[in-house]
Amino acid sequence: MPEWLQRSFFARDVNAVARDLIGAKLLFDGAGGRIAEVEAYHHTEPAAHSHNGPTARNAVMFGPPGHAYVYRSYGIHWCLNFVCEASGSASAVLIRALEPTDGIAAMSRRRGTKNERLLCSGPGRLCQALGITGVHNGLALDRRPFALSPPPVAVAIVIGPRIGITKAVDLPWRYGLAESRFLSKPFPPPRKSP
DNA sequence: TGCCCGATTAACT
DNA sequence: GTTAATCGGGCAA
Repeated sequence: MPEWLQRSFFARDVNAVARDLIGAKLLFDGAGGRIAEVEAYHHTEPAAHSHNGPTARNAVMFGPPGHAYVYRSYGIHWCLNFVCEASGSASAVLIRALEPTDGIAAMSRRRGTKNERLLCSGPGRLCQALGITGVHNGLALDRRPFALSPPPVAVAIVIGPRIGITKAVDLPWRYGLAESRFLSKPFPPPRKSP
């Protein structure tokens, strides 16, 4: 795996980056936790915002890897992505859940709840807890206010289909920390072939 | 220009 | 289980 905190980490296949992010620590202004759930998106599949080409909203996805793509979801929430691969590949990893470890008081205040399980379990909740909004769209991930550090130990990973989409629903591009209480939804149990 | 829908969440019944 | 909140993109006219 390429060195952490270097842009080369993100300049790889978006699914490889997504898998390697599970268990890593993400902090924003000192608040955050272990990444527990992510999804990969690529312009070649129709669920991606970049599928129909660049617009004002998704421009960052078409830029260089190692930057934050932040967009508004349902007109209400913000969602955080990490741009991957090469400039123009328009691929990104959606950060869907964290296990809170740092700055829990600040995150609880921004979220308006003390329930730790609901602080960062879901892409909208996570951005609200960390204080991430559209003004942070395009920021580099290798300097403040972002801080990423690698998983301290190898982690068990579960894989399944992505959530909340209607296109390309069968691609198993969702990655989670096995057994975590902080997943936004459980992963479906493995199935034997019929 | 107008209309529909979405990488969501919380507050309902 | 259902629904409202709310805005940018895509597409039809």
